Amino acid sequence: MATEYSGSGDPARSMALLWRTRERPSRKAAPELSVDRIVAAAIEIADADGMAAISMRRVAQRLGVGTMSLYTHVPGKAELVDVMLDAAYGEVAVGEHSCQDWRSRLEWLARQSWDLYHRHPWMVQVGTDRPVLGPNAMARYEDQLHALEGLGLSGIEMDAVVSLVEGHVEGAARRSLEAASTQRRTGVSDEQWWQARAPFLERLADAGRYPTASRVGTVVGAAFGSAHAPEHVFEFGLRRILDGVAMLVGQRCTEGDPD
Amino acid sequence: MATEYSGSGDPARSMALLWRTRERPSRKAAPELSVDRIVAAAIEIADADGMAAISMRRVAQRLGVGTMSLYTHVPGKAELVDVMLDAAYGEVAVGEHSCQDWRSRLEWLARQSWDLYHRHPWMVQVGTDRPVLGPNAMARYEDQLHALEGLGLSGIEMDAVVSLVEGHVEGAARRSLEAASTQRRTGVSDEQWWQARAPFLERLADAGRYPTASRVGTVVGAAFGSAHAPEHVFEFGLRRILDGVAMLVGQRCTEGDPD
DNA sequence: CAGCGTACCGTACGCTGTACGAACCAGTTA
DNA sequence: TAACTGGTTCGTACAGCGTACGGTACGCTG
Repeated sequence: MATEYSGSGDPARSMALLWRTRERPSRKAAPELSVDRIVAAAIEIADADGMAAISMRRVAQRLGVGTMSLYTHVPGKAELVDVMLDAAYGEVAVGEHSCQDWRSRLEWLARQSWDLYHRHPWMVQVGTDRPVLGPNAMARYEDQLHALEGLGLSGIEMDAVVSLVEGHVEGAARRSLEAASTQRRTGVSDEQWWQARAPFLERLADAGRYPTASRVGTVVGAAFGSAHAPEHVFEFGLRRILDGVAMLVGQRCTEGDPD
Repeated sequence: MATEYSGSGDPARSMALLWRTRERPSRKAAPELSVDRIVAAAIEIADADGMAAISMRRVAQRLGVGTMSLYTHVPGKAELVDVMLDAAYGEVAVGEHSCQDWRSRLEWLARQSWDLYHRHPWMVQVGTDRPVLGPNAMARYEDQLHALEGLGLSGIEMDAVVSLVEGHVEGAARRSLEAASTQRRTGVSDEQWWQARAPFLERLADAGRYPTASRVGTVVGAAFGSAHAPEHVFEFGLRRILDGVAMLVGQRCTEGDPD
């Protein structure tokens, strides 16, 4: 029922945590708890039961450890979520796309994110207050920018394109995952859910208030029966976006070379 | 610290709430509480202090009423959030764009949403489990589809374009608002925040791990000083997307006329 | 051995959403 | 008039949350 925010708290502490630059590696030989173990446990819980299931008590329980022990290694829940995110970003391979054209590179990266979000649905449920700026998130950003180099785009344009594509992936993934998760959680299929609402909608649609929506809604609803529709919506949007970027790149190529 | 989900709970009850189709108009002449009064109070709180500040106790307090009285009119917090969203969507004017070309219409709608999200920043903090399907949300959807009619796009394509544009607006608005809100909340400007992290980043960038990112990051960071950068990112992405959609529309226009 | 810093954790506080049942009260029926 | 009905209001209570605080146990350094 509740998602977490990220990015509040002392910046230095937060960065030290993300980059694992703790001053001393501990006196004790083997401190049985560690940031990595905590994060791993939290991710397991989130993978299984969603972001709403993440609580300090629950994470501690899974580790067989007192709740407050977590606070020795992690300043608080918000920071834990930050590290969870960065750890997840660390799963995607980096620098594996250098030998193709920019469009294939961007597509590859977008599909990588799409897959990542589907592997860890909780990632699109966090409302970040700030970009996470951990090592893996930065490596990915670096990778994304790298895919756009040599096209004559300015730095600002490169950043804007990356965030445009990444934003699309996140949005499409969110819709895709929401449909799937609610279906699982409530045991109600998309079709059934829609049918349950249909009486209301039809009564109002008959009154002619939403002619286009009811026509399109019916078509889309029918198409959603065929399981993979969200993926098609993702691919469709990606194609449109890359077409638009291609137009910009074409423009820039015939110009001089800024920045 | 916590966002709410929406769309859980009995469908019929939920729809009845959104559409205000209560069976009996009450025995008592003037029941001092009502869904509208509750929603209005909740929106006031969310506008002022963000989604995290919304709690049943707080809403009740603002209305000078016992906490549990709310539950007479609203099944629970999730449903309240649904109605808040639909009420907010009701703020945007509908059907005011019919006399222009499709591109201007989509731009107008996108900017309308952009403004709406900036008027009610909490809207982009809700993780909806399902589309809200209230009267105002549907009217808006109808409006958006209507803007795309007569271009030869299929129903599925129209839906995909709408969700592509709307997804971009939401994502861009989220980034814009996050920057602004954290700035306000922590009293730390974007520049200052970046500077606080700079020592860490520079140490790592000097090691040459993120050459592109640090170059671009510097440029973007500098540009963010000029206040309205998020708006430019929004406009940039919108232009690219509409360029891409235009290519599709061009294709379809030279073809036959599918549904 | 003493001293100290760290890891661990039990308890407690103030917050959350909401289930339950009591109290009240207007209008309907006997 | 009296009893009943069904809707509104709300006090209390419970389970769960994040985490501040203080205490304990232990290994390393002096």
